[in-house]
Amino acid sequence: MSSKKRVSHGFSGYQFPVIPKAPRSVRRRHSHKNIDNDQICAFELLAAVAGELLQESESSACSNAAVGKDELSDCRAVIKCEQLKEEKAVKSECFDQGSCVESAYIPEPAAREQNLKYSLDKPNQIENNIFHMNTCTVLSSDFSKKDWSYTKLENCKEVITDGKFHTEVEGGSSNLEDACDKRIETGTQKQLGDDSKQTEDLTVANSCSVKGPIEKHVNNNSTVNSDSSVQLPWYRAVPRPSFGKQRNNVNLGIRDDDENSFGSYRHRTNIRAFRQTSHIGYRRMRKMLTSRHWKVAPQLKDWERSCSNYGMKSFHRNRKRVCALERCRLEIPSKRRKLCHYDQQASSKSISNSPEKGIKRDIISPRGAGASASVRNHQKKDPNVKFSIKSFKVPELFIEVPENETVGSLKRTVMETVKTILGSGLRVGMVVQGKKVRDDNKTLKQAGISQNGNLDTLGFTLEPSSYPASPSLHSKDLPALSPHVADHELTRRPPSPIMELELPSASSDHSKTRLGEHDEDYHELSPSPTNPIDRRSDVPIPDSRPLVIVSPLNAEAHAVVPVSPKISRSELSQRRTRRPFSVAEVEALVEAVEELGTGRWRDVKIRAFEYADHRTYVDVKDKWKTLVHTASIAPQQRRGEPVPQELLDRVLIAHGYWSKQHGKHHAEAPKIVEAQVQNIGALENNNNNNNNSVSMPSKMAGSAT
DNA sequence: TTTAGGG
DNA sequence: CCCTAAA
Repeated sequence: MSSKKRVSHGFSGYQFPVIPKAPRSVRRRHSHKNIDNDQICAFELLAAVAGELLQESESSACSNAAVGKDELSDCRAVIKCEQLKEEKAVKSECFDQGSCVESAYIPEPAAREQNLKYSLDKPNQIENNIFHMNTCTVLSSDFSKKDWSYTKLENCKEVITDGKFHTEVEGGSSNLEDACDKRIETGTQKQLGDDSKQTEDLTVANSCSVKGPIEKHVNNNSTVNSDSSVQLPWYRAVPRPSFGKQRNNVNLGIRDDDENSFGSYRHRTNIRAFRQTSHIGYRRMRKMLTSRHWKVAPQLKDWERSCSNYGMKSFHRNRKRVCALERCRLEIPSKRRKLCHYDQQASSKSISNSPEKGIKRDIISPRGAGASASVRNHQKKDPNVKFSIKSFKVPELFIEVPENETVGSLKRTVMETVKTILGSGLRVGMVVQGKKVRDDNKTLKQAGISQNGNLDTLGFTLEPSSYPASPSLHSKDLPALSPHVADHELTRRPPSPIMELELPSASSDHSKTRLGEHDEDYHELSPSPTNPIDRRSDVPIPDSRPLVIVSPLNAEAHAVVPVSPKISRSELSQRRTRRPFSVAEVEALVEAVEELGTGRWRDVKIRAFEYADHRTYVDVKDKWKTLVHTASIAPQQRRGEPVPQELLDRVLIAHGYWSKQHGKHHAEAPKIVEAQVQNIGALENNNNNNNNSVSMPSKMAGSAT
């Protein structure tokens, strides 16, 4: 432990701290904790999104069954209100292709309400949504926006729900076809009607939902139950809208097998699975990802990383937010905002309370979430605009699975897809009075957002992040409370800021194609992906740093959907996407190695790339290996992004030092260091060299690179 | 799981 | 980057 204390990120002189290796067990702790938590975040996020999707679909569908009753009640209220309000302003606007879905086919408010109630009473209905998935099992990736949007909802639900489920239950083995059949029998058939032929295509799903969402649901209610008796219990198990309770309750009813759960799982899954199993599930998922079961794995990783940016601290925050999400729409009640520590109770309460407007006036301090204080002040003099975001539209999902795939695999696929999208990066879109606000540099006022202004017409959307961004710089929280860019946010970077902006160049184009114009907006915002640092300032960063995950997304994330495990297996052998280390990363690496030595790659990784989950210690080690090599060859022979000679020099020095000394003795270290440093002294650190070389600790502190 | 190296 | 033997 003590060894860990050594702190100092840059130092001009070369100093070798003497760092006894801490027992592995000890060392380990520090890294994983954060990750786990973060992971949880991610999961929660997913859950949240799932919830949201659910809601969306429900609302859109007009009635679908409730998710969990609890959830529903909360969510519904919110949605209801939201829709009413938003419908006007934003509705026709269609935030983005995927996002607008809701408004597109949302029945009129009144009807909706009715439906909601109805659905609440009859949880069974849920089946429908699920069903679609089943029937439509197959993929769709290229519909018109419109179509897609419909489908999307369906997919999302499925994904989330089942995906979660998958996490917990693992391995459904029933065949999709079977499942589909079941559903059909149950009553979905109707909906399918003429379209049923198309079963293979997602489009079908679309048509179904579009044509008769309401009808469908209504009809199915009674029928649905038949196929899984299990479902009911489950719902009942979840009596009250408090999250805490839910959790417990949820556990009760979850014994179904995949087949049965298909429909009902949704709720359960989304409420419970994520939450409860998040830790466990996370690992599992991660593993899966790692093993490249999914094409999207890389993205996911990004996501993970982004999530972990702020470590524990943020975790709580995120978690709370997640709760909100889970409730369906990312709704962030004012109360929650005010409190840095939202507790579950609080969140649930607030949620249920805050359904009035799509956007409720709330607190938004320039600095975002953290500002309980500012909130208060605001009322007096601060020209802050307060509002809460009640919900977000979620980006669409593309699912592609072979017909013969098992239900379980489909579920997994969906899950992965959701995760991918979430993880790949979501960004916040903002709409004011039906117009997208693209200029992040505008003041709220300029954008027409003021306390007295159009808060009611202010909408936020979660959109796939198609442009590369530096995860480490972004807040991991989801919804951005504050629309404008907060440069302040930039200040809080993880300890070892290493930005990875890697993003397949093709991706941007790709995404553009896929996402359509909607991307344009953001291109404006994001300058050149080339320079991480510059970008930093350009990326819209939510002040509140709520749940937004803006991470490098390979457009592929959307386009590329997790394929069935089988397929992925074949791809298993596929290489990970190449992610050249940026200079910044190299620098971080060098720095870390200087301090930690070359025998502790795990620690080095953590130190230099803690938030870059796509960098493994093996990667780091390999990179060092190549760096050493690179440094030892003639500049002309070097390839790839040129690494500053200065860094290479440091590499050699550090390498030499650690390979000889092994970090055993302080005394020796100085010597070597000194000598070596002198060689490169010209580069920059001459002044410090002599002093530094000898005493590690003191130097470390003072040095700055 | 990490480390250490070869491929 | 991947793959693995060792630890």
